[in-house]
Amino acid sequence: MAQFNRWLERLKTAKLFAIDTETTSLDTLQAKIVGLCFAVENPEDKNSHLACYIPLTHDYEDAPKQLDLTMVLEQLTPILEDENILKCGQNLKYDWHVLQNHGISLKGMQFDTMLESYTLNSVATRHNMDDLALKYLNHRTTHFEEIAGKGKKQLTFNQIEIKTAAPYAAEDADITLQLHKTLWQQLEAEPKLKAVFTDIEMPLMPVLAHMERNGILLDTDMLAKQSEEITLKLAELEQKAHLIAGSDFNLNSSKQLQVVLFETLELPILKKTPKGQPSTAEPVLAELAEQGHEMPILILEYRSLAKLKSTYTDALPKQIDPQTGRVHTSYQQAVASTGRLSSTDPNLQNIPIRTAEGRRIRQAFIARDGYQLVAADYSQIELRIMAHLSGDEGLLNAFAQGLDIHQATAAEIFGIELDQVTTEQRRSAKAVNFGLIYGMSAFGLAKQLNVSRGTAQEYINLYFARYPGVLQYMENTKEHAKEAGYVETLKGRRLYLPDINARNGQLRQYAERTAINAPMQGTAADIIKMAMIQIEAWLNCTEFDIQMLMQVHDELVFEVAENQVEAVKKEIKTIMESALTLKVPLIVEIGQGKNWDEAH
DNA sequence: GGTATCACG
DNA sequence: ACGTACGTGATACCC
Repeated sequence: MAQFNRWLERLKTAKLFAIDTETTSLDTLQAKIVGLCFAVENPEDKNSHLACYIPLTHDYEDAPKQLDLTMVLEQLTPILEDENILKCGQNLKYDWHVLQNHGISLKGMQFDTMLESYTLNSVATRHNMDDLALKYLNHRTTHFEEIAGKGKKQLTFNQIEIKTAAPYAAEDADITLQLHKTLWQQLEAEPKLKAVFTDIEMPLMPVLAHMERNGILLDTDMLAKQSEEITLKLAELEQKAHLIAGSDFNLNSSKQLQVVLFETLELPILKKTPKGQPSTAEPVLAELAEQGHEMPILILEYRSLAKLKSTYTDALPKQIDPQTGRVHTSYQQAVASTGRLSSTDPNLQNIPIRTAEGRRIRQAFIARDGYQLVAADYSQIELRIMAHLSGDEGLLNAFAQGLDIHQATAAEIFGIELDQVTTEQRRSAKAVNFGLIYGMSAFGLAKQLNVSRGTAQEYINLYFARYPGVLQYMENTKEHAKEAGYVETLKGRRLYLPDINARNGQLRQYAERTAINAPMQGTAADIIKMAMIQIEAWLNCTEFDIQMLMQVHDELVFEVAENQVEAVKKEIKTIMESALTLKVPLIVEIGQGKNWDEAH
């Protein structure tokens, strides 16, 4: 107790302290505190740290009596909720959730070592503490598995003896503080990266935490019905396929399918997988189907239905939190090299939309009673960014006039008037526009459009002749990448390209395409992240009954009280469109409905 | 645990 | 001559 009081004083007066929560589980909404650890700079020696572990709810047999959790949290709450007492941590979003589970709103989250590492080098694959300690401090930490075991027999933290847990936990807090010092020094040497960290990544973290906690409601009856229907259709398709093959086989196994297609039925092998196996991927089966073979048609339909069932209609209901009745995704903020977010458990960023069957799954994402879903998405954001970054006059004009950009591109490429553009020409122009964003090759465009490579090259040449600024920009970007070894977004987010000068042509070309794509994809990520931060600030001071639920790269989804939808839409649109001022207008399309499909 | 496939922007 | 459009995550096999 005396020690705890001493630490209370230390934390109250510290300029900055590291915090780490030890918990019963890793589930953000269920995890409860087992112990708390803190680290501060040693006031008597700036080069060393003081770290402590406060065991609270270890409950193995013969565990010693520990300080009372409620009392400890009560004493700590004013410190944890004081935004002027700064905290650092490793993946603070997790600690925020854990404390939230105990009714505490952690504030003053100033530095997250995971995000510091990600901002410094987004290409590095892992930003977990053990790897960071090794990389930046040349220190090998004790891994959780070493004290808890692994696999089925792994202990949860409450089952670990305090004498083992304490040094492990204290090390974590100490290392976090050390890491922060090192990483922050590196960020301070790079003002633009420091701004990305301070102005975007750190303020975004609590926004994501709130969205995760909000979750979204699913219509489980609807999904169950869809599953049943799909099951029936799958059985029919399977029966037909077995009949044609003359034997029973597993339609889910690409290996067994290879045998049936290319040995039993002797269909031509059109493509091989990287491992040299005959490919049965979608484009191959589509081509075989076009040649008039029946089996590939069956397989394609079977696969698309099996995907919907296993990944969505069956899997999503299992992810519903029993306490809240909603699904709570986890947003990964330090994964995608371009600066985008990713979503896991479940991934809510790849819910079907492109087919009618798939859209039925979106219809099961619903608003609760008395509320509507509002979906707001940026229109053509990456092409607008390309117009801005390249400064190409033609492209800037097209956006300034509010033209349908694919139609305008078609008119330019084919040298005709806007109203003369056919559906087919617009489709080709759209593919060219997408290709530009991806660092297109004539081969890739040809494949996409199903035209000859020569024709594809012709489109590309025509495009660059009409939009010379874009060609210039692409050349400049590659040039810059080769000299600097990285490219950056409009906000200065950096993406390193170690292979940009590689002797291996394949690696180099891959890096060149990334050099083209990353500034556009990454700037779009910057923009929506800034919009999210501003929307959150507005939400925190508005009386409107609204929650932000999801982010899907260029789209935000909200749940809004029915009678406030119109007012709220106007505000969201304004904030999103003015998140960043470009040389072209940013346009947000916004809709509402009882479900996510309707809201589009 | 790697490979193939397919869902999204 | 070669391999070829950017970024993700989940699921099913199969070793």
